[in-house]
Amino acid sequence: MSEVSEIGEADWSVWRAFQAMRRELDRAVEQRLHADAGISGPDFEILLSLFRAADNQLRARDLGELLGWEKSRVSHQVTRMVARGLLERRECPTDLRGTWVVLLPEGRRAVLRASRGNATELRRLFFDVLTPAEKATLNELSERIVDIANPASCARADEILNGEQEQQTAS
Amino acid sequence: MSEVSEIGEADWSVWRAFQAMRRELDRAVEQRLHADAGISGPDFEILLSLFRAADNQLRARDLGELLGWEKSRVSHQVTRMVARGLLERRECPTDLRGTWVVLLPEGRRAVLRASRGNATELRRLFFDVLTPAEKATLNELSERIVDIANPASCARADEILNGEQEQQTAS
DNA sequence: CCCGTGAAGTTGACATGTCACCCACCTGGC
DNA sequence: GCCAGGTGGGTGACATGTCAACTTCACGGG
Repeated sequence: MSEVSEIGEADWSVWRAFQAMRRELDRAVEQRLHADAGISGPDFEILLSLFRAADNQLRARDLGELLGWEKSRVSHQVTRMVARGLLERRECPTDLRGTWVVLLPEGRRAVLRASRGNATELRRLFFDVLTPAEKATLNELSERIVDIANPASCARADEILNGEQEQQTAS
Repeated sequence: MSEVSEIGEADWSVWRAFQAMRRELDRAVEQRLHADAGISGPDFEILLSLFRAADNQLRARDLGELLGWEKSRVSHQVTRMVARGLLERRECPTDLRGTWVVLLPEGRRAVLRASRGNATELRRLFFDVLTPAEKATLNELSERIVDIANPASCARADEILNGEQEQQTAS
């Protein structure tokens, strides 16, 4: 056996199982989204973020931070979705550099069509399959890894979802 | 709170943490691979599979099954890597439809340059961060999910890695 | 007021991944 | 032998993601 590193076979086995799980999970979820609503995983992430946001709209910057995406990815994805009539771009009056991304009725219908099947699939493959203890373990372990990999990414999501629409709705 | 489904907030929180973990983990590992050896994650997966295979070569079909990739993805990726001098395609004498994918010296150097940093990064972000109990939990849970998502994908990897080179090395 | 720095977004080029389709070849039944 | 259906693999069009510029604007210090 040609050894490449000092990582044991048992550890590699865990890693391979983890990778396979991610792959199959994504595949199944994406297929379901496409079958139910004709949208992709990234489409759904954007739509759901906007659906849950105050006034169904978010600054592009906040969308990116919420999803952990780079700004150019957000821009490309939004452009494609605007072309399909799911979203709309709107100028930001308080910061002329900014852009609001707004959910359109067509986009709202797509989220609603996709959500039930998506939830079903997630329950079938994830939530119903894990014990509460396993979920707790996974949650804790995930947060630990994120802290190490990217110490800067913590604790911004809440304020984005709750506090920032005052920039335009507060008179 | 506009509820989209019957999945509880605690469960969603686990899901988000899990997603963020995957994202940051991939980002860190890919950056390291690129810095150390100028290759991408998919590049490394191919190279490592070949490096560990008998005679440093695999049938395209087996490569795909080993990695869980579609055949066209394998073909595109191999084409790009052949163009960079990392791999070579060779005809299969026993099945004229088949193709062997062979690791070239340049590819071997790339794996070796990438492996140490990759292992370091995986240990820093994964193996050293998880307790043995957590690894066991993650392993078991992953296998369970894979079984549900794709019941057909089990128990082929071993024979690919160990048994199939007789097609050409056995006289 | 004006300048330098940095933030917000967009764009184009390019790498990656998927899908539908194609072709060559193998294999089993007749 | 021959044909039907399946397998192995490649290709081109397109969707997705990343990187490096570039533009516009905000903001703080002289």
